[in-house]
Parts: sequence; C-alpha cells; structure tokens
Amino acid sequence: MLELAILGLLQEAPMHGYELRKELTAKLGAIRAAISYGSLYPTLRRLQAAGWITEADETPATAEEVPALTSRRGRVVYTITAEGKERFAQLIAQTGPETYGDTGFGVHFAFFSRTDRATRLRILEGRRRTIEERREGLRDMLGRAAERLDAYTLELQRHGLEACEREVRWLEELIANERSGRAPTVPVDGTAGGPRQDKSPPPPGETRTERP
Amino acid sequence: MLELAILGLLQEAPMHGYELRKELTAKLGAIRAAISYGSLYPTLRRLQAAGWITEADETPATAEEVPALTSRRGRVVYTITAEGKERFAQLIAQTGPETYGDTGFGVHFAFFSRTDRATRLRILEGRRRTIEERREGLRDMLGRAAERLDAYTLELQRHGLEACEREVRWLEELIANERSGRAPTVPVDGTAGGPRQDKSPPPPGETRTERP
DNA sequence: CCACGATGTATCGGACCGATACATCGCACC
DNA sequence: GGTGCGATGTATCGGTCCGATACATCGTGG
Repeated sequence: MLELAILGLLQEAPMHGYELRKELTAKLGAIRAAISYGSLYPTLRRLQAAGWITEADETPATAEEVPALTSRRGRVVYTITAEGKERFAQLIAQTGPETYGDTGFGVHFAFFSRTDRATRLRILEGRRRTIEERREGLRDMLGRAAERLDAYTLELQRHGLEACEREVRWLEELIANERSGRAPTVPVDGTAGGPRQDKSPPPPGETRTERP
Repeated sequence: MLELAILGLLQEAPMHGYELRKELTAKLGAIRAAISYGSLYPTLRRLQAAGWITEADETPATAEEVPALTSRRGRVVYTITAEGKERFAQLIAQTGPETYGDTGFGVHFAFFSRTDRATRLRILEGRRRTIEERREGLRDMLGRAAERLDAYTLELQRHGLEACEREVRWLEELIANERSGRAPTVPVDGTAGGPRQDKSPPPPGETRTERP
C-alpha cells in the first residue's frame, strides 16, 4: 500500500522524505493518521533497490568552498523512473481482496484521477460488496446474538452498522456518477510532464455541499 | 491490543483458540475484520509464558484405552489466571495516546462494561479530542489547500470529515449519558439496527460480572 | 544567548496480517 | 458405499507497518 502511494505521489513531483510524509498525510488524512518513518524509509530503500525510484543527494550546485568541516548531510530527493511509472500503472490497475479493505480502498481511491474508469467501477463495486457483507454480519449480530452481548458492545455494533449503511449509500452515488459518463477518463500518461499538470476531473460526488 | 481483548474474553469463560477467534471477531466486528491466527497463537503463547493464562490440553477424562494410534491432538483450552485478571484490570484502566486511535478505542469500548465510569469518561473524552483534531485537519485541508488536490481526493476528505462529525456527535451523546448515570441509550434512528430491546445495562455502580 | 519548534534522515524491536500447511469430523450427494 | 466438501482446529513464516528513539540543522523570539 505504501509502495503504491509513494509511487503515485512521486509521479506528481520529486520529493524528499519529509515532504513525502507530509503529502502522504495530507492525501490520506481521511483514512490513516500519519505514515511512520519506520515504514517510509525502508520502503523508499526497497523501491530504490528495485529501480522504481532514484535517489539523488541534494548538494547545492553553487557551493564554492565549504570544506566539509561538518560533513553536512543534504536532503535526499527521490524521483520516479520510467519503470516506476510502469509499476504504478500495474499496481493501480490490479484489484484483489486487499483492494477492498479500509486502507487499500482509501489509497486506491486517492489516486482515482490516475485510474481508468473501468477499474474505478470495479473497485467501487468491490468495496460496496465488502461493506455490504460487513453490514449483514452486524445486522445478524444485532438481531440474533444480541442477548449474548452487553449494552456497550451492542452500541458499538449499532454505530458500526450505521457507518456501513452510510458508506454504501456514498458508494452508490459514486458508482451512479461514474456510470453516467460524466466521469473524467483522465489521460494517464505523464511523459509530457512538468511537475503538476493541473488536472481537474469533474466532481465525482454529489452536488450538495451541506456543510455550514 | 490483542492481549487486552484476549484477557477480557477469557474472563467470561475458558476457550480454545478457534472459539476465541470467533468471539473476538463477533465482539470487535465493528472495528476489525477478523483476527489472524498469525497474531492470535503467538500472543496466546506470550500470555501463557507471562503467567496471565494457563493452557490445558482437553483430553477426555473418560478415555479408557485409546492407545494413541492416531496421536489425536486435543483442543487446547485457555483459562485466565488471577494474575491475568489483575493484568487485565491494569491494562483496561491505563490510558495513553494509543487508547484514542481507531483500534485502541474500539477494543477499550468493547470492554466498557468491565471499566469503571471515571475511566470510561476519560476514554470517551480523549477519543473525542482526537477525532476533533482529525476533523480540524480535514476542514483546513478542504478550506485552504483544496486547489492542490484533485476532485477524488477532495471527495474522500469530505466523506472523512462527515464521518468525524458524526462520531463526535455520537461521543457527545455517550459522554452525556455517562455523566447522567445511565447506560448507553439508543438513539432513535430506524435505519440502523433490528430489534432493540433495552437489555439492562451495567448499573451505574461498579461492574464485575462473571458469566454463569 | 539560547531554548524551542520545524525540518530532516535514519534504525530497531515489536505487533499484526496473509498465506500456507496439516488433521479430524459430519453430512450431503451420487 | 464411497467421496468430496465445508466447518472445526492448531500452528508457522515472511513481510508490512508502527512507535520510540537518536541525532543534526536552522530560524525566531524571549
């Protein structure tokens, strides 16, 4: 999952570790709290060893002397390679059971603007099915096995059930929206890439913004 | 977290691994999908080594002969010890940052009927604060940094923000209930849940219930 | 003058997951 | 009468990710 997210972010611009973590946290803030360096740095090393990214020490080109008295450690900037882009495309398109879990779905969804519509639909429907199953499990629990559980556990289940129902409704809307054809079909490519091409796909969600 | 959950469940009745996993999945179904054996068995071994639980091979006491031709492996039944109960009480009462994360909070909440009210309130308020901070982060993101993110990511944030707002409201209700000395009451919703008999909640006093 | 928070890179132990292996039992289906 | 299949049951292994920790630089304000 981290691998996918890193590759996706580096496709927008080269970054160093600290920045990467901030962007990661911003993009995935709705699902995960914060990515640990204990995950980030080893993963970066793994990606570099595999050839998906390159690591470049940021030494100031304007350094005249600076006789390295303090052996200044520059920031390490990571850049995605062509193979890395290929790898990302492969990862983003392949769906499995882990794609429909909470974290997996969130990461995939966060990169939907780089995903073709067929895959988007497949993921949304798979996620819906997963949540529907969880919902049924909770319903059964609250129906049949209710007397075996205490009031607090029941309240937890009830709250979880409600969350499931809301998410299914949300997914229905997104699916309908994708099907209605107003979906982006974003040109995924990047060879023309400067950093940050301004892509703004059509609003995937509902038109209502009922937040005060 | 697993340690706490196992200790809590074994306090209700001795169980073997398979059963433990089922009960764990039932009790925590709203937060986690299913506990892996790859976590469960090592943890059981760790708890046994620490003396919190005892491990007893379930050999049928009525076995006259049966000279072990097939070397039948009996089920291993785990029972909590007095030290284990002490350990559980210690774990359930101590709160830290990890208590307010998604998983930690869920596990603690699932055992609220074995938690004294002061601790319950501390946990609910800590959780509320955590979610409020997450909510503020998402609000900032949707306000200030909105133009840097694509439509799908924004939609994800919006959905996450809504979930935060709902959870805060839920927590407010629970906190108010705790303060008023009642058990979790059931909000009138209609969409969520099936039959909801008001099963007599843990009395406002202390907890301590053994299963028959 | 220096304390403090932000920036920045990095490692280590541990918790947990997913896949896998293997064995028994009862029951439906042919 | 056989046979396959799903539930029950115990267990390990490799890998991912987290939390704590360490250390260094820089700007700002008291």
